[in-house]
Amino acid sequence: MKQDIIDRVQKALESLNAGWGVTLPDIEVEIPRDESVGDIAITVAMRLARLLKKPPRKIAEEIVAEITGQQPGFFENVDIAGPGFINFRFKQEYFHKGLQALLEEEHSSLRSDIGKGARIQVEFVSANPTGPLHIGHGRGAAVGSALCNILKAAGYDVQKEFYINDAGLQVKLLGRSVYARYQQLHGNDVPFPEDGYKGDYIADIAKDLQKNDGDLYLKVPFDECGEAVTDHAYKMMLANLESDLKDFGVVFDNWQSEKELHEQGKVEGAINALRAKDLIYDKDGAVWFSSTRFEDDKDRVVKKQDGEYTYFASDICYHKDKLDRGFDTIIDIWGADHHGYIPRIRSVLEAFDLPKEKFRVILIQMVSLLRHGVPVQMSKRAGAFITLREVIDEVGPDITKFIFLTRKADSQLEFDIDVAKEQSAENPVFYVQYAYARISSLFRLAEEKGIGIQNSKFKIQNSEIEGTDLAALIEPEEILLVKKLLQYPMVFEGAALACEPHRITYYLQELAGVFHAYYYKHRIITEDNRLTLARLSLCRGVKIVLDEGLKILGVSAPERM
RNA sequence: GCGCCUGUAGCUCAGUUGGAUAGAGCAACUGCCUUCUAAGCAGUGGGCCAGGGGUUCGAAUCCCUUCAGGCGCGCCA
Repeated sequence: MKQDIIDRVQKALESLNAGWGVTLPDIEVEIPRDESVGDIAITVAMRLARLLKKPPRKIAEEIVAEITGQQPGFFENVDIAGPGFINFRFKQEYFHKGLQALLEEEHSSLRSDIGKGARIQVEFVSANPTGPLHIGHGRGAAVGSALCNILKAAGYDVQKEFYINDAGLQVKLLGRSVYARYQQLHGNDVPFPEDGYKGDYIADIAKDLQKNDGDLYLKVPFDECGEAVTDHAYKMMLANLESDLKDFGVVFDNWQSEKELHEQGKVEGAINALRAKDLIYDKDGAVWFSSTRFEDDKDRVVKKQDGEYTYFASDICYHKDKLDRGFDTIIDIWGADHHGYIPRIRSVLEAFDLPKEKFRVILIQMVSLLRHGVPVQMSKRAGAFITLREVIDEVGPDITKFIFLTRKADSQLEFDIDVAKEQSAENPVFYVQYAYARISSLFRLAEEKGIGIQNSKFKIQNSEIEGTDLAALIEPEEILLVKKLLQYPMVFEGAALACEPHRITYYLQELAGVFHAYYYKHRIITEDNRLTLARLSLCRGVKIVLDEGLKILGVSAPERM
């Protein structure tokens, strides 16, 4: 729909520009808020006003005159409104053809190739393997996963990656905590580490360790067995993260270990690569990266006085490694509390010659978890928190994801478990799923009645629609519904370019709304076979788009409810 | 103190990258099931877009400033 307008207008502008001789602005297409003014609108006349030093309405008149002369005309009318909007209204045949194309090409017509196969890597969740996932991770997982689905559908070659922080002190502390609990299991009252992890899961790991290795570490000090204990602990934790994510419907293509980068000597290699660019220097017994040469406000230590690499050093390496693996665009999805980290990573990538616009950070704002309107305090170390697992079990993955995907990532959100549950019956996610289930139900009924099978090639479960006359769709609600379907590619493309999955969520609610209204007002299965087939075809179109959108969000599309 | 994010209906949030009379869901109130799924439909009320300046044909959106909330500002990870 958008492309048709742009093609037309572009052609008109080019021919008019023979007389104007200006550099033409981009043609911005928008859907008017008010349905009654037109199907689609452009603002180019107002943008041209300054360039041409002419009143926008006058320019609009010239453009309209040029367009209405074109053949074949698929506009019912084209008019000028307000300060210089040009509003287009399509003929019904245009919508019939659009629906036809959707039914023939199905999902492929809903995807795009703006990515042109570019390799893009999205890193998200990347929770420390020192405790179970909490609700904030869940938000990151939902957004990251949906974004990847969008980008894939937009023609990018996407890799989903989880970065495992398995090299630092935090993991060691996990090991210490497990070690202490393990000793306590055997009746040794050893002191628990000062800042150790206190959650019940630590005891579970200790029990598992006991089951596996018996009393092997009982008389061994942590300094000697720490590696084995820690290894066992974090691997178990990792398996736990992976299974929670899987049950949430989020699966990664690759899990990158930080420890491995160290072991392969890549961290050192990355620092040396920077040194070769003269971006590394020694000062006060430490090694520094000159990040102020780029966007950072101070230089950063990469190797401490004690000779250990900093976490930042592994991150330099990690991001270089992403480039070495051949990704041309890198998206990092982080918790918003890491935003101060952006300038230094940006500096790293610039140092390795990645153009600015090829690196993007999406910040996921905090989720404050409530129960009955009362905030639930979250502290991983203290072991007092509600896990993602508990939320999934209590509220359900579909509702949880939908709530996350109905907000833009960088605004804080309140997640009240009880409200989410109480509202379940009224939850917007059901509104969308219900539309899908209703259509499925119609198809079952149509199939029972054998509709279409004798008289045409229409079949319910696929879209072989030969013999179906879509011109039978003439009700305003039907045209509105088709129009809504044809808007999907615009919304989708916008979501892909802006990296904003929530746009799809809103669109689906609107589409479901238009469908429900239509369904209520008009009977789909009637005595009139020609009309019935056309309406079932329309429903089929709605089903395809709902299916596509829900798949992108990672929300299920139930055949029955 | 400095930096980033946020402030839109009673509540939770959108607002198409600067467009037309600012929207949705929930909550409240009215109606609609003998008809393909009422997890639905139709309607009513509800707003100083935090406040104040500016930029222009046009601002919830961009700039400055004040206020309020959140988060950062390690040779931690």
